[in-house]
Amino acid sequence: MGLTNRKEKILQAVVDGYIENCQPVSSSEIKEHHLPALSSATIRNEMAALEEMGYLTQLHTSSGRVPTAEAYRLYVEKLMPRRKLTRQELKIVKRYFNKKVTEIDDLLKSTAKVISEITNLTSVAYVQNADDATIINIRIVRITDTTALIIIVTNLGVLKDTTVHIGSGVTDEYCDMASRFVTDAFGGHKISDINKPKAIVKQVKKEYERVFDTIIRILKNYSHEEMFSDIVLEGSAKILEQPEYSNLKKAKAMLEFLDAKEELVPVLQNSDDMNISFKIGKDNEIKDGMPECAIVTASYNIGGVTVGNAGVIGPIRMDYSKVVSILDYLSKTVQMLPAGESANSDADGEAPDGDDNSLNTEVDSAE
Amino acid sequence: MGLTNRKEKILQAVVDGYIENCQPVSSSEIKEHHLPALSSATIRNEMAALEEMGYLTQLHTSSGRVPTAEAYRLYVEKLMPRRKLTRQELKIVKRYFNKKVTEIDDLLKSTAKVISEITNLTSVAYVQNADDATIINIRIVRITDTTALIIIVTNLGVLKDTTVHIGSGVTDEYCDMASRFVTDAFGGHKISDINKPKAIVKQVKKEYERVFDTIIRILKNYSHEEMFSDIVLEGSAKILEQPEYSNLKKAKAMLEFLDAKEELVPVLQNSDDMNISFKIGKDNEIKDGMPECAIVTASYNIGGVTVGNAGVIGPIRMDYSKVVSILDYLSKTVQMLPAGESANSDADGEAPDGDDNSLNTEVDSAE
DNA sequence: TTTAGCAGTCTAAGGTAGAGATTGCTAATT
DNA sequence: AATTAGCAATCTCTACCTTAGACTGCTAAA
Repeated sequence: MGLTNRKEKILQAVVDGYIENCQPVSSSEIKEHHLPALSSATIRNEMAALEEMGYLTQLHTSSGRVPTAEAYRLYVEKLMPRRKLTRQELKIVKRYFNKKVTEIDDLLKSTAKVISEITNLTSVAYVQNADDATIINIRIVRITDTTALIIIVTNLGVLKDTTVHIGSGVTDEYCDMASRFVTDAFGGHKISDINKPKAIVKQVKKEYERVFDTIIRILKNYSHEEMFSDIVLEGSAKILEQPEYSNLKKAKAMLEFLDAKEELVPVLQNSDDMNISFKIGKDNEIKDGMPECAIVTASYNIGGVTVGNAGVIGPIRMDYSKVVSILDYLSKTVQMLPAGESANSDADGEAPDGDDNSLNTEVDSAE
Repeated sequence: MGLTNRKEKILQAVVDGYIENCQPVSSSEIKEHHLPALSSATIRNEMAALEEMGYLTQLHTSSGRVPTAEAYRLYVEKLMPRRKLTRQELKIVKRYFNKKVTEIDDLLKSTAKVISEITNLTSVAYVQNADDATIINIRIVRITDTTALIIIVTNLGVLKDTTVHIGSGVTDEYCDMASRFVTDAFGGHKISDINKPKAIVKQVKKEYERVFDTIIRILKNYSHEEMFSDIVLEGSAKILEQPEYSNLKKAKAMLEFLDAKEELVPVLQNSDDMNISFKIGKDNEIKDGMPECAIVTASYNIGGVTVGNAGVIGPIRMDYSKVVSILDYLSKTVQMLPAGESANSDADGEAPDGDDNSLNTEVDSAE
């Protein structure tokens, strides 16, 4: 039993109205603001039917109607008006992105900030775990008498490096040779391959056994832990602006949920290949006791590779239209940023003289 | 005009009582719980005098008394009971610190977590800026055809490394030579020396000019920006547990203040060489519109060098005694951690087999 | 100097009444 | 058959009032 066109219109009116005011929507309100051609009584009848169908509820017998989570799902899928960014919103985006942002971390941080500022919601961004990165190069660099740095270069950039203790007998030459050996062994493999036994089988020369084991351990760390590390939250205080969290208890539950950043990962993951994913209400009941909310995320690609996700967390009643427009726009903006190389860090994000960090002008000065 | 002993006792009783219940303290309460030898009328008279002196106030004529910020200042300085950690608290500390934490960042993160968990307050930790670090070694490592990593080793550890674009003509050998050259030029200097012109004057061979400039620029970045980057907040939701922020408006103001992490830096800085610093109420009105609160911080040293600060942010009415005891204890705990080397990162924080990342057992296996 | 006793002041909680909003139903209308 | 007007019923929200309870400050006695 499908929705008639008129029911859809009324449903959309209720959702729009509720999103705007966070007040139960009455039949007369709809008549005045959306459908003046109908009488309030007709609208009332239709609303009763929509309630029957599970799209609306009332808080008490003499209150207006409120959309259910089901209604929102239908709304984002079919009913929601598509809008473009306003000039002001574009201005905000520009303000954040005309600085050079070349490190993925910074990029996602900026993205989160923009999203939060424009939507007035709490935003969240996270860097995809490195599992899918392909190892290009591994370098072992002697640092002090007893320590060395392990640098792992992947197609997505340089991983956060790791200091290891080494015995005092190790020379620079040994490090160089070992570097070549492990690059040879691991190069071309994905980090996740580490967990597939025998994906990487090469003869390990005895003298490099320890290096080999060390690298394995480090890579395992990346594929396990690293995924939890880089979550950026922006504007968590904004959750309090939403009337649904004006109740202190609910506000606290929500903030605690946000505090435990690690637990956010599963809900942020974009299940499908969809560009934008909606998780509304019970869609994301990963943790029980998790406060009721909606999460809208987009995945971000650079040079064809997904580098991370970003989106918003807020009450089920949120301005989905606005959220989608900004997420969409940013996703495209990010995609157009210089690809590949930009995954590497370039701390000179705000070089006062506008020059790039260059050891040699041959390539860069042309820019 | 000094405080009589009896006045001090009464003041302490008021502060203790108020810290415990966040309720105005009445004369009869003090009589019952603290000073049964006196009559409530006497206590009333003394309290009136303490109010006259600026240590107490009442919310309305028929309420009990509440301590002023001045009273808290006196309290932490003179009146506060010193206590030790309970067995349970020690257990919590142990739980966080028996994992190996060797990177400064992780160390402060753990510290913040412990503090927040034990005090039930929002805690904050930040890594001292690297200005005072002395450069030991600089390494330039070619990574891809056009990028290199600059690794700067200081006595406090390896700085977050920086990727730079290089021209394609640069060889590994050139990098090695350049590394040696810049290490020679900058080694032994503090990072802050960069800003003192001519502190570092060596003949710069023409072929290394660009490298030299690049390093300078990177170091300048560290001394400017880095200080803002590493602020860790833990348990910001806990602020809502405090009755003084049960008012939504106040809660929001506080959370917004915490959200803008950068602005926290000035209030966190430990002005004196005091181990523990108290900023109570107006002591820390750096930003106007900043919500009323108290900040207690301790500075943490490793091997004689201050690596960062950590402490709590909460209502003026907080359990200073508990806070001080935990900050004090942690400060000592941290100090006893393996010095110097421990500043370096060792990602293997949870190695299941308990083994260390080692390239060579000569040194480490003895541990 | 301390204390008992008491009037005065203020808050917090509970209860009531009335205004206002919105619905569902019924009967009339298109 | 679908729509609409009209109206009683339901429920919330606010304002107001009252009362109980908690302290204090003051006065006069110990």
